[in-house]
Amino acid sequence: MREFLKTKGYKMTPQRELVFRSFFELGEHVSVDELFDRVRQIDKAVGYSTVWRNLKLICEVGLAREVNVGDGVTRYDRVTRKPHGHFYCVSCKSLLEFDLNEIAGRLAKVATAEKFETESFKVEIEGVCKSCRDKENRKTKRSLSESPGVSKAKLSKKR
Amino acid sequence: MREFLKTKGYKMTPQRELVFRSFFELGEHVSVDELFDRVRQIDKAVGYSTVWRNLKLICEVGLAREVNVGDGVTRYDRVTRKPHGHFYCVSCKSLLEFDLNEIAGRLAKVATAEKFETESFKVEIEGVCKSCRDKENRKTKRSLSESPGVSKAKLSKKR
DNA sequence: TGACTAAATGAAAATCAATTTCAATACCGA
DNA sequence: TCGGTATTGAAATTGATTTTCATTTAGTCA
Ligand SMILES: [Mn+2]
Ligand SMILES: [Mn+2]
Ligand SMILES: [Zn+2]
Ligand SMILES: [Zn+2]
Repeated sequence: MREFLKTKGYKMTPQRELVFRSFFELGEHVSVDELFDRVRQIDKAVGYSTVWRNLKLICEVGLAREVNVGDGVTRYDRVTRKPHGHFYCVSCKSLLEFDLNEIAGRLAKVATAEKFETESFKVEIEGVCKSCRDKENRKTKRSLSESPGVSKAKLSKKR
Repeated sequence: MREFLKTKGYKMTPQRELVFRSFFELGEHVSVDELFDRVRQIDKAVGYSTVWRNLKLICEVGLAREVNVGDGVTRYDRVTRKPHGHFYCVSCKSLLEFDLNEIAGRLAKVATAEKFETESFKVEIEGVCKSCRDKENRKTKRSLSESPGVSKAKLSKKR
């Protein structure tokens, strides 16, 4: 790792090493805050900006990519895995991956047709995961006699 | 429109009408600021929050959807059109649409396979549009004698 | 036609993630 | 070891978004 970074013109530091290691330990879909927490468990002295900057660096050198599901928090995904899309459960906010091989092919075709030079795809399916749906069903069944109407949902809640 | 909103329990106001009308006039991929500017051209007294809230309302009642390409600005897209994906040019930040019919079918299949209840798809191709690529080529050709190396890119720039 | 009440408005403030600033510190090549 | 550059950490800033709150208004009903 040290060597890899050196070739790209970056120095190695204890903080950097810790951030990199923690990121790869955490695995999929890591947010800055999650990574920060993890790093802090090991070294209380590391600053938030250091974690942030090094996470950016991990992207910069091509080891991770940003994942933005539109819930206000950017997550970071290792690029080791082959191209994949994400199920995003709007209920529990979990991300589940699915393979993108055939679909990626079609998308590439669409892109060339439009003379668009593709850098990356982003495919997302928004909805409700099985576990959340089951939970919801059970709740509904339990309370079928109560509260007849649900009032207008308050506008937004994000972030 | 007035009637449509009434059935959903909302009142009509001059501001609301103006915001709605302006939104549909502007068409595709409208940001709050763009809409705000447009509205202000007609009525200087309308507040930003009013525009924002009504844009949210347009989504709430199902007439628009948020589009988040991860550049920090949320855009809003009418739902009149059939499902489509977006080319996002990272250079000029323009959005170009492409049809999603076949791909949507495949995605739906993937979703059912995973017992995931789909609410919507989000398909994006990031890259460089033809016009930007041409521009870039011309520039490169012109300056082939200059600056031999490009230094490390500054980390991030978004928003 | 009023009068009432919940909804809507506008200005300002609050949020909140993301990013930058800057002075102090630490790498690492010579 | 030394010196110049990169990195760090705390704090401040940014910029979009969202909320608050006092005031106004739309729509309802007598
Ligand atoms: Mn992933
Ligand atoms: Mn669109
Ligand atoms: Zn879920
Ligand atoms: Zn372009």
